[in-house]
Amino acid sequence: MHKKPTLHSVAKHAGVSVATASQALRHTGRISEKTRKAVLKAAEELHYVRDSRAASMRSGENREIGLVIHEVANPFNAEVISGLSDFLETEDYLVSVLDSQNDNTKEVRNLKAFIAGNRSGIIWVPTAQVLAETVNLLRTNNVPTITFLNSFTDSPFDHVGIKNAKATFDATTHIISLGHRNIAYFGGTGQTYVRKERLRGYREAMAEHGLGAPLIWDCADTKLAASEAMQAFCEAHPDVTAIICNGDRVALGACLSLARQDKLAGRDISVIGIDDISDAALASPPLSTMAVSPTELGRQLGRVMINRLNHPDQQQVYLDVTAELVIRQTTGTPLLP
Amino acid sequence: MHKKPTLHSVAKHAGVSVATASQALRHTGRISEKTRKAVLKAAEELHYVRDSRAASMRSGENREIGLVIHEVANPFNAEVISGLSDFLETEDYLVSVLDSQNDNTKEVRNLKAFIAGNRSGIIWVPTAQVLAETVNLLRTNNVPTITFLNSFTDSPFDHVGIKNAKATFDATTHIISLGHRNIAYFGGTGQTYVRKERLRGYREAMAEHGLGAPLIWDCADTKLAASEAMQAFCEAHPDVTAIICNGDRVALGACLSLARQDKLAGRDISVIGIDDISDAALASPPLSTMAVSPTELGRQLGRVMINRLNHPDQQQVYLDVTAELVIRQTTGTPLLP
DNA sequence: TCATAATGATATAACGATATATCAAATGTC
DNA sequence: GACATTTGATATATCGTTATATCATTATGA
Repeated sequence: MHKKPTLHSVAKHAGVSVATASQALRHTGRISEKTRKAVLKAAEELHYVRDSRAASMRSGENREIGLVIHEVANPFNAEVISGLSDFLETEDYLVSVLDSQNDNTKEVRNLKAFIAGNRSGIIWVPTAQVLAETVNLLRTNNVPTITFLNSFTDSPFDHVGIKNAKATFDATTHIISLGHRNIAYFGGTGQTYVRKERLRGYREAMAEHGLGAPLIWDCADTKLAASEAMQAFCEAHPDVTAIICNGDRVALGACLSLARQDKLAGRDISVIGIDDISDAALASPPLSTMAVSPTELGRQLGRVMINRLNHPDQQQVYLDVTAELVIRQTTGTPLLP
Repeated sequence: MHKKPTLHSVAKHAGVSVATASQALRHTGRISEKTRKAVLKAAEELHYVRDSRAASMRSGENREIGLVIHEVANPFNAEVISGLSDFLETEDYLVSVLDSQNDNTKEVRNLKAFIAGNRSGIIWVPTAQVLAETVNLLRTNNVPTITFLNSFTDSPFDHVGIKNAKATFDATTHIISLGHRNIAYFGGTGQTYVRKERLRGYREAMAEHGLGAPLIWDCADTKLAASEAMQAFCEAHPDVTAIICNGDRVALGACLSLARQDKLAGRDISVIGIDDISDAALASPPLSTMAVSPTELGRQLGRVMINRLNHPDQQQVYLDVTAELVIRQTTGTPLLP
């Protein structure tokens, strides 16, 4: 097995110098059509692929964006990735993804890997606790960074996310307008930036209508965990007639549990999610939710990144997308007692 | 804004030479504990992160594995990624993912990007048509490559996948043993390696029991597409009492459509999938399927890769994992006419 | 005591590309 | 025809590391 072709081998094969080969392959500089063709042919014949490490080291450009995400398995995230890479492809950037699997150690490791690989920019979904250390790491290494979904206090980075407080505020207001009074917030754990905001929106809507004593029930953000938690929740709070969920997966899990208890979401208990993942519309009954287009979100993310790369000194960007109320069949008027 | 720290700046800050700094950071060579500490401290203070491009170029090692996948949004794939990166992390390798989104052009572009970045190895889920050109590209560039799930005739690469023919054979046999005679294959399009194998298993089981004229109904491998196609299918073939599905997503989509027609999967029509994605057990009714643990599959993938990296000259590995029959509630005896 | 070995730090040459300067040959101008 | 300019190709330095050779020291042994 022989060695992988380099610019040197291509140049030799084409009978020109390395410098000429380099220029010919990049369609730049003053190379005659004849030798350019010869070099291209040689490169093709040898199956030459430019070593991007060497190229980017010398030129300082590498057109690669790194995405550090907490969970690729989340279908919403997966769709964001699609939108993002689609958009950035049109700008001739490549998106590579590292999955932190909700692990803080891996998260930092992944950020470091992208810094080490000298990505043009990093998109980062920070998990709960962000250390000042990590922020310094990114800043001193001078990588344009955008936080996505989550953020943290005094973040110096650009941000793209969802208007979380508004989403739950609108969701809660909708539920209240249907006549519900006993409304709980269901799902999520801990005090992440996103969840804090969502809880705030829920609380504010409740307060605005004089509905005190907000009720918050924790559970992990998966369908399975939610379906189990919902069982316990129903036993503990039989008087609650509607739940605002921390996301669609949780909402769908809750609906599942309701079905098992021979209750119908939308009649016995109203359920509303956030995200509008593709399963939301397909569920039975179809889930009411606060819709955000993940593909569109991905595109926005790309747009903000390109903008930052082209204008490094531009002031901090903070872009939050509005979630739209989508009424399907899991929200309805409360049953009379 | 100042420039990113390099080994040079670290060395200067610690008052040693670049060579010393390099050795100190790698805990190699003969460096006194005193200067080593000094270098480490300097590196920490400057938030130095080693440039992996330069390091890997010089040393020839980079401990990064690239995964080219057709669709990260597929939950099964997402779980495989988890298993894979978990395993490879223990071996101190990093897994970066590029999503081809079922697009052949992107697929080749992604492979090239990994070759360009000089990954230690590439794991590749080939889509339908694999060009000889692409194979040559990988071979001449000398990258250890493993195909995953899909493969192609005369592939020179290691492979990890599922015993597809056996899976559908077993599924079909199970359905037949329940008393079904009129059994269709539902879902998928085109002649990918995987689908061909699955169809083969189905056909063989049918033939073995003298049940001729196999019926195959195409549809895209998504829940939505399957639910729509199932509607049409039921109208066209009211006599079919069971379907072998091309995957769980298709199966769940089909069940959805049945529910809408007020039919019950497992009673009116039996449905069986392949994969056992996490939604399969949670669906109502819970889906019978041929289970493969995606996490375990990811681990196997990692194991084969490590093996190949450690033994470059070892002969080709071909590892197919067996899918296990999981009987839930969507398979049952056929209704008597 | 002097040669020999071990220790710790450094100088230097790569890795594979690109940017820049340079140079020879061909072309143009008066 | 002499000189300036354009054109096309090349030589060289460089990006940030690491591998290897080298070179001072200090320690060891007969």
